[in-house]
Order: sequence, then C-alpha cells, then structure tokens
Amino acid sequence: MAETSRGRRQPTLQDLAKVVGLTANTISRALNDRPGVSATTRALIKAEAERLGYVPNVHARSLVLGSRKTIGVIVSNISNPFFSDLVSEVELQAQHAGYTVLLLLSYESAERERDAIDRALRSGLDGLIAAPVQERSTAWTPVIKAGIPLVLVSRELPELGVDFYSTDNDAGIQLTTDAVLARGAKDVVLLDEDMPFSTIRLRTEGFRHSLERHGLTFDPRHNLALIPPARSFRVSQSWHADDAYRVAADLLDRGRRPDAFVVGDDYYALGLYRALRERNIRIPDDVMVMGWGNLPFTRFMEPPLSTLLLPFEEVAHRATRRLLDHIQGTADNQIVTERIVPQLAIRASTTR
Amino acid sequence: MAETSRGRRQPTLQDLAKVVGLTANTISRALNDRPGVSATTRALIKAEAERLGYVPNVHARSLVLGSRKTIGVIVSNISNPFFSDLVSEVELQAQHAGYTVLLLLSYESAERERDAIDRALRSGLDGLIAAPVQERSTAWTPVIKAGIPLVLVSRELPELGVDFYSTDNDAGIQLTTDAVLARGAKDVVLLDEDMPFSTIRLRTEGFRHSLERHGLTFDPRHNLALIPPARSFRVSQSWHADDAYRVAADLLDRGRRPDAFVVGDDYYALGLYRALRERNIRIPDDVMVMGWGNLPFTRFMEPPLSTLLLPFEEVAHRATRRLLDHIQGTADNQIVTERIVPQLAIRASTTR
DNA sequence: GGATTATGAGATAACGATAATGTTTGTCCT
DNA sequence: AGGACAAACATTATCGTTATCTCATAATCC
Repeated sequence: MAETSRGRRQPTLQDLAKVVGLTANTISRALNDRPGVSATTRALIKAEAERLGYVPNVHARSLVLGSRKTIGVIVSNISNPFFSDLVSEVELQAQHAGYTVLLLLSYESAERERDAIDRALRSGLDGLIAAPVQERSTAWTPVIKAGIPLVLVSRELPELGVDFYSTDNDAGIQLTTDAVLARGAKDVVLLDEDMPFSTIRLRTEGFRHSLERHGLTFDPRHNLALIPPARSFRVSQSWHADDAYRVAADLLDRGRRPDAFVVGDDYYALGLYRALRERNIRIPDDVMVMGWGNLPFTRFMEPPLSTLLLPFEEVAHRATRRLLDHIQGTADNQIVTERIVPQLAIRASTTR
Repeated sequence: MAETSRGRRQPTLQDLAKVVGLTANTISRALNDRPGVSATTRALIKAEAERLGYVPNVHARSLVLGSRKTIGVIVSNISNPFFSDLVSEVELQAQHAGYTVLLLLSYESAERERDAIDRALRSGLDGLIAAPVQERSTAWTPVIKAGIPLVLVSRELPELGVDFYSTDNDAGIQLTTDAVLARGAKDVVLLDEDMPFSTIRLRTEGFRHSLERHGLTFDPRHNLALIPPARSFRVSQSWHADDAYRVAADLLDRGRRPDAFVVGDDYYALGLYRALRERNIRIPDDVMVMGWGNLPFTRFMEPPLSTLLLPFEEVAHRATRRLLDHIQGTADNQIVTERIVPQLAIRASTTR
C-alpha cells in the first residue's frame, strides 16, 4: 500500500536529507551551490538527488523567494502574426533568463482584458508585458498598485507612466507613403481600419504629413478609405481581407481611381488585390500597392507586395530586456518610450 | 520610512486578521465562502478585504493546495497558424476552467524540447498539453514519472501510453486526393516534406490508398515530390513556400506535367502557384491544386485554393477537456486516441 | 601550544496560505 | 435545570523551501 503511493509522491528535501543523513538545510545549500558545504558532500548530495529524481518544489520555493520566475504576456490574440512573433521572441528571451511565460489572451475585448489582468495578478507573476486593447484604460492601475513591473508594447497608455516599446508607426507610414510618392504617385489612398487606436491615428497623421511634404493636399474624403470596425471579434485574420475588399470595391465602383494605395495591414492588400483584379486594374502599372507588416504570404502575391518590415523581434527583445531589468532591480527609474523604425521591403507592386 | 514601504507590500491574511480582530484562518474561510463564519462577520471581512485591496498570495496557496492552476502547452512554434490556433483554443478553455496557460516553445528541436520539458517540470504545472517534436522520444518519461497529467496532440508517441488527439491525417489526405481524382485527375503528385514524422508518413500512406482505390498505381518516383528537410529551424513560415517552389520548379523543368497537385501545407501551394505561373501552366485548367490547412490567405489566392479545413479548435478543445478531467481526477483510466476528420473547402483551384 | 579564524553543518524560524482539531458560547429539548 | 448539540471562532499543524543564527570542530597564526 505504502509502496504503491511512493511512486506518486515526488521526493522532497526532507526525504533526500533522510537518505543522505544530513539536514534539509544542507541539501538545499548543496544543490543551489551556496557556500557552507564541502565539495565531497556536495557531490554526494547531487548524485543522490539525481538518482532519486529530485525536483525542487517550485511552490515552496516561490513562497520563500517571493517569485515564480514567470512573466506574463497579455496580447489580444496570437493568430495575428505580429503578436505571435512578439510572444515567440519574449518566450525565447525569457527562457534565456530562466523565466517562463504565462500567456493571457484578451481577444481585443476590454472585458476579457480586464479578466486577463485579474488572472495575471492572481498568478503571482514577476512582471508583465502587454499590448493594451484600448486607450485610456484604468484596467491597468491594479497592476501598478500591486507593484508588478509592467512594460507596454504596440499601444501606448501615456497616463499610466510606464515603459513603452513599439514599432514607429509614424515613421513607418511615412516610409511607405514616401515610397509610392517617390515612384511617381500623385493620388494616394490610405486604406486602414476605422478604430480609435493610437497606432491608427498616428498612421493617419504620418500619411498626411507625407503627402503635404510632397506638396499634395490631404483630404480625408479623398485620401482615406476606412474599414468599419468589426462588430464582434473574429479569430481568423482573413476577415480583414474581406473587409478591405468590400471597402476597396466600393471605392472603385464609385469611379475613384487613385494611382497608389497604402494600407495599414497586409491583409488589406490581399482584399485590395482582389478588388483590383476583378476590375482589370493592373498592379503596379495602373495602381501601386504598398502593404504593412511583411506577412509570410506577401512575397508570393501576384505581383509580390511591397511592404513594411516591422521590427517586432526588436520590440519584443527590448521590452523583455527592460522588464527583466525591472524585475531584477537593475532598471533606472526613467520612463522609457522607444519607437523602432521599420524597414521597407520594395517588391513588384510598387515598381514601375 | 515604515510608511513608504507600506505601500509596496501587499497585505496578507495576517494583516487583515489584525485589522478585523480575528484569526487568519477565519478570514480565509470567510473569503473562500467556506462554512464556519457568520454572515455578518463574513460581510465585514469581505468589505475590509476589498478596502485594503487584499489579493491572496498564490505562492502560499499553491504550496498548501499543491496546485498552481496552470497548464503548460509545449508546441514547436506559434508562428505556425496550426499551433497558434491550438494554443488559443487551449487558452480559451483553460481560462473558463479557472486555469492559466504557460507557453513553452520547442522550435522543432529535440534539445529545446528537452529543455522545455525540464522547465515545465520545474514550474509546478498541473498538467501538460504537448505536440512532440520527434517520435520515439524518452524525453517525456520524466513528466509521467512526476505524475503530471499529459495529453499529446498532433504527433503521436504510442509507446508513452498517454492520451492523444489529432486531426485525422489519413482521412484528410484521402479527402483531398479523392477530391481531385473525382474531378478527373489521372496523374496526381503529392508535394510534401521529407521528414520522419508520423503525420507525414500517414499522409503518404493515405495518398497511396486513395490512388489505388481509384485504380491508379502509386510510384514514389512518379507521384511524390519531396521537399528536403530544412537544415536549421527558420521562424518564418514563408520559407516553406520557397522550398516548395524550388521542388515544384525542378519537377516541372524536368518535363513532368501532372494534372493535379496535392500538397501537405498551404504554404507549399503558395510556392507551387508561382512555379506554375512562371511556366504559364494554368490552374485549374492545366493542373488542379489542392492545399492543406485552410490558412487565412488561401481564399485570396488566384485562383482561390481548394484546401482542407483542419479541426484544430476541436482537437484543442477535446485535448484540454481531457487534460482537465485528468487534473480534476474525473478521467477514466483508458488511453484515449482520437483522430478528428477534417473538412474539405472546395474552391476554384480544383473546379473545372 | 594556546588563542583565533575558517569551515561545515545543525537548529530554528520564516514565507502565507489552508486543514484538522479545539474551545467557547448559546440554544434546544425533555 | 442539566445535558446534548451546533455555531462561530481560535489554536495548532502543515506544505517544502530558503535564510539566519548558532555551534562544534579543524585549520591557522604568532
């Protein structure tokens, strides 16, 4: 009876101590390479630990050390390549530093975000990297009150007063817009989502600047094609393409014929391509198309889509580094705000 | 001095107890809605807890309860839409059950997988859902020895004797192959990766069966186009398209002209499309193309790609349900092996 | 060779919660 | 009125580590 249950229960420090004939304390010191144990004893203990398959109980350790060696990541959804890359990079780096990653998804919903934050707080995390769903949210103050280091990515919440890392949307849109303008476009339309995100507002502003810098005027009714926000959250990204298709088709059917499109998401370009194809409008001869995000399929579109290479690894890398600094107490107490400039990938869709 | 540090430290049960004038135990019972506390006292305690912003210390709770309310997910990489969907669904359901998800990535590397397992064991997880990197791996036995419930997905390890959930690769490939055969194809090529995975072996077998059932012979040299395995792991999925492009181009340039391609990954179809386009081979008139995975972009390919809708949500759902049953002790002690049959999405690439 | 340090290890006390018993008080019944 | 019994709370133990303090013994010094 006792024998059968023995296999189930993991050996503890006490068990090990009894076997070796020392105290749990000494075992702990030996295994964690702390001083106070002779080399021979240490070797003996380590060998015995290995033999018994001893694994320290994290719960006990966490309780004493007050840390679980875990950082949380809150993003809206990892089907979005931007976020999956971000999370991957965070995981990779956290792992190097001996941390594991707790994944919490908010699905672009304020309610779910609140829930995710709540679960994060109840999970005893050492720190949190998050891409907030909405601006001006008080949902995050409990995190700060609890003294848990927080680093934001992608979407800024200036009033929170925490570190922020992001791709430079303003520079990005100017890069893409300038690129088509430099190639002779005179009438550019920005196809983007109609959402109250700072990222999108920044893009619109940058777009406008770019036009004006080239001596063109910016008229929202003329240069903007806005995709109505989705009523409910849909997991598949391809709906973005459908939405973009509809908006683009509508615009073209109203007789509007710009000579270049700049979009806020590669998926929009996917839908746009279809709308153009259906109307026998050739890319890039009749109209140039510039994407955003360098999604894996863009190189294989026909023609290959010029797009913007977002430095998400870099963002994730720096954000994680900063978070770990906070956790380990090696961070200065400035509020860091970094926007990393993306790079253009020019392909056939803008080459005349 | 003492005042400044007060804000940092989270209030504990003891603190609350002192304030209310009761014992920590009573507070605990009150807050967890366990009997033994009068209604008025309970209300008082809850109010005070709210006022002080009391959050139970998970570390302590985990220690005493022996559970962290966390399940781990080990997949190779979440940039792959299959896995990101899987992970999303697991997260969604785990959340419903009050569990959080720890994400561990193995990047298709046996070494990293071993490391991930190690970290999982040291993280005090309640259970583990994993897509193993390779077959016949002893890496997983420590998990079983530690008595941590394990459910495998996607790739099977029969010798481990644990539950397994997957899409039905055999049924899937027969669905796709049958579909092109039913539409008049007489000379079909399977374009797939040359890797020693059970999934791929199953696909080849199913493909062969399908041909033979239609009175065709299966000749590896004739009906198989194999993509050499990547030497190093590459994050971006689009390399799969490049590899497929190269293999397909090579095949076509050797003068081979099948009347249908069936592929093992939608990305292969992306590369294949390009190879065909370059040689002015029309889809579907000259050759039909059948994909695998229903990735978001397939609907927007030109022509839209017929493909296979993998029931990953279903797989994730059942696997998670099963894992939670194990954790909560409500699972029977059979070894469950379920393969869920995918569905066809017929589009223009196979419509003559 | 005696006082002084290192050195290795034990004893004890956290960490913050929950579980298993105790103890008090009050209520009900006959 | 006296005993049974339950409600409401307190006491104490426990989970498995790590940290601090103490103490014995061996090594080192002049």
